[in-house]
Amino acid sequence: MSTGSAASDGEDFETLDGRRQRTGRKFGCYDPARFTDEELEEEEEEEEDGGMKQGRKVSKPAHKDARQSQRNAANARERARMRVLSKAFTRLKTTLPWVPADTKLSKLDTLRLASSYITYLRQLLQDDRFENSFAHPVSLTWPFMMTGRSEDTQDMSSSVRLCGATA
DNA sequence: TAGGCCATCTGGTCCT
DNA sequence: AGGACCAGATGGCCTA
Repeated sequence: MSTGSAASDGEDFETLDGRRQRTGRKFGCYDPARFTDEELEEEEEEEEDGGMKQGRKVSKPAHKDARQSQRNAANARERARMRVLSKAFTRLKTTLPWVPADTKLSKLDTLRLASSYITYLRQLLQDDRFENSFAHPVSLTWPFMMTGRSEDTQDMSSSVRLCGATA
């Protein structure tokens, strides 16, 4: 079993709180740090072939392969999706003032801080409105459109689509 | 060592 | 049909 043994050759990446986390370890069935989908399928075939002795012809159901590769693809998409989510949390964390870059912050803490920061900003805007008669330069509309770095727009493309659909 | 946090897998549901 | 999203389960890493 590969679980827990792929520390050196795994795909390491930084988590929200700065820890190093390895990818792939669940259920001892799939370790993306070690296997591509093709390699996984090869290994599965070897396992199955091992159980079929003396040239006995056993027709492996083709739909099982298709099903498995679909599952692998879905897993990869899910990993990518969660990675985008983690990136967004990281960006949100760096946006927060009074939070040093090397601060360990859980996702929940990040959300809470962001929420309270928004409350603080809203308060600031309200106070500002009373003190100045002119309109505040910041105007927000819904859905929010992401502009700026290409990486951001790439990550947020689906969200923007979703916002457009729901709004 | 227990508890918190996280990434990943998985199956279900919804949407395009 | 296929992809996105979601929630539950699971196990690894880290810290008090």
